[in-house]
Amino acid sequence: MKKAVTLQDIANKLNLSKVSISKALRDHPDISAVTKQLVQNTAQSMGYMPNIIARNLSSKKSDTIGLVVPKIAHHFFASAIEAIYQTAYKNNYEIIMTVSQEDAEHEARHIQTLLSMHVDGLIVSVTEQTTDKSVFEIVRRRGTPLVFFDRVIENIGFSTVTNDDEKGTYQAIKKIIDTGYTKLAHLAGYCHTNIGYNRRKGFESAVKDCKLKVPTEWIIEGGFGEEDGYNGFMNLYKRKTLPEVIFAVTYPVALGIQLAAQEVGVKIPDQLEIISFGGSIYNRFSSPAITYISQPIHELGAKAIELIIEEIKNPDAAVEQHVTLPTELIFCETCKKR
Amino acid sequence: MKKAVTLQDIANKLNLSKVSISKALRDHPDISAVTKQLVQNTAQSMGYMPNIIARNLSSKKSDTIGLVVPKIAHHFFASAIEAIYQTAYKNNYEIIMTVSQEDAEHEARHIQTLLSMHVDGLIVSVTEQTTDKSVFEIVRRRGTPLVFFDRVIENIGFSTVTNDDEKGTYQAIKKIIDTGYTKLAHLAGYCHTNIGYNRRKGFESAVKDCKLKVPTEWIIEGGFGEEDGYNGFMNLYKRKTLPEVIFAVTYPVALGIQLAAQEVGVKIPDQLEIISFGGSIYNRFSSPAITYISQPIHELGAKAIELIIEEIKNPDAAVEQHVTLPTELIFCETCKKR
DNA sequence: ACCGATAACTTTACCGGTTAAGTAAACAAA
DNA sequence: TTTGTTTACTTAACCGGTAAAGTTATCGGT
Repeated sequence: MKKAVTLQDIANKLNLSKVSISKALRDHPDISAVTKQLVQNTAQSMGYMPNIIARNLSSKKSDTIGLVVPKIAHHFFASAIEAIYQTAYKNNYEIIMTVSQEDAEHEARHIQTLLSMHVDGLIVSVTEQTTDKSVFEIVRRRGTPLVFFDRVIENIGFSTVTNDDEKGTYQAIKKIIDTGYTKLAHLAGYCHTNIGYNRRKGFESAVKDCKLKVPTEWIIEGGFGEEDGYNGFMNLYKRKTLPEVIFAVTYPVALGIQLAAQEVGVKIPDQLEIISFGGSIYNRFSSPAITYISQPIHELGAKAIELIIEEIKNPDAAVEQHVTLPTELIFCETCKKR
Repeated sequence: MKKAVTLQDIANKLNLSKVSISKALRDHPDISAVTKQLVQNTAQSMGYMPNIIARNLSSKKSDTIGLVVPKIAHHFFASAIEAIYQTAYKNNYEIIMTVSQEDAEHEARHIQTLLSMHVDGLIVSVTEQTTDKSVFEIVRRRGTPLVFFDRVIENIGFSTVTNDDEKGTYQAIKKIIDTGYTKLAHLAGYCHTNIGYNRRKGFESAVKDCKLKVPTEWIIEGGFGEEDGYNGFMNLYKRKTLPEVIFAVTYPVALGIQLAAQEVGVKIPDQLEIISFGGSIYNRFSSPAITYISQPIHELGAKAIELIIEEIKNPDAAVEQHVTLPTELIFCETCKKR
């Protein structure tokens, strides 16, 4: 690693003080137009690049936002992350992303690292097993703004950006029931998480408001992944009577159901219908394409960044905000009664 | 942002110098066991967190690797990024990822920013339009190690990690021809990029070695996305005679073909077969599932990190390395003659 | 002709660490 | 008893910037 050109190097060359160089480059009014021009030219020609590390240290801000997500290689997160990066870029913020891999300890460690790196703010989507809130206490004491996004922890005083999971589910399920289905099941993910809890709640209220009954063994908890969908279906299948429709808490869960159904020879959508919360760009190539509740992923990501920037710029005035974005039911090849 | 606990704070409390604190926390032999214990305990209880920014500035290393990718929300990159993060985490490196969005100017800017942040090394997968090599010259002068990954620039003295695009394609196409197909076309992406060039080359040599002829208008350049597949197919379609098989340079291109074919009523796999370089986790849900050349995505990512770490730790001894990883042909529902 | 303001710099101090170069006391060897 | 080593710290210097507080020379006003 060769030594880089510093302010001092430029100063020496021009017989100025390094502070003048610094000011000239930042277009500070103290410096005359001629000098500014001179400095900027020589800086350019000497290949000067500011040392951001040093700048951050002395200015006590980093123009950097820490991002913590549970995983990347899934449509929802990949898209959300992309939106976050795009919006951050537009606002001249750098993102330092870390991946917790659904491991609460990793998550805690990552958050501490990001604090140590003095990020200006944090955006976090928690793991499916996060229960210990102490890291967030540290964040609070530090005074670093934090916004939860999609997977949130409620009631600990941080802003949140989520889908309107409950209402979105409620309306979708209601519509499904209105088209004539009466026997519904739900693979519900983990209900100790906000997304699991709220989607289930929406499902249950819709069912109840439509005067239907869902046997308790038709609401199955589990995870949010494909294997959980697979296991969940098998669990239902061995009970002999199948529901008409299964509502999957996530798209991967829906795929797992599809896989399992195929394996045991249950025809979708003829013998069983699926509806899922969340889709995928590949869904239209899937056979059958699954009817799903579409999430405003891009807006979720963008909103999270906007909120955090707001809180960074206005650290005191900032009040806890809870943004929920509306979802939309997209009819595809499943739920063909429509 | 409250002021954080610093070494000096601990020093004051214990009537020691801040250097002693620093040493104690780093387990430096200068400090007695008793003092170390004392310091570590008080640091803990005061909630001390090292200021990584300050540490990086003085120690002139950051344990951080800069990553530049063209996009995230695509199966290949999402998976590769995940692998990179995992491997980095295992090796105690932090990743700062930036997304160029297939824009060469963004890419250049990102690389400069990362240099300014004094990352210890860079991993880059270039955009499909990168032609200006001057940023990489800057990287070179800076002496920062860099490894290209998947999308590379050859012959400018940096290490690369890629699929064995040419050989992988060659072998796959040969196998396809051996099963009895004779009329092949190729949607080739951009051949000024290494992946486009090498895949096309593999395709052409296989065809030639099998004594087949491919009309020049059946090798179509374009991009690597779904819309390019769509357009490419339409281009072929309007010529009246269709090939038996189209080899798509990427999976999204294959999907685009599928979409277009569906639109004009060409049945896949009955009237037309598709084979693609690269697949997707969703492929098996697709109908038909596309026969594809599977890439060792995880290994690619992991290898890139390993290489860069090697070069970081051994800045002088480091020789340019070119790692290519083998691919594998996976037969699915297309290419049913098999 | 004198005073205060302004323009254009410079000097000093600081951010929070690390590294290198002291220093005093204790202990061992000659 | 003197000298040489260790042990366990401390002081000084530095990393490359930024912010605050000087310092001159010039200029307009009275």
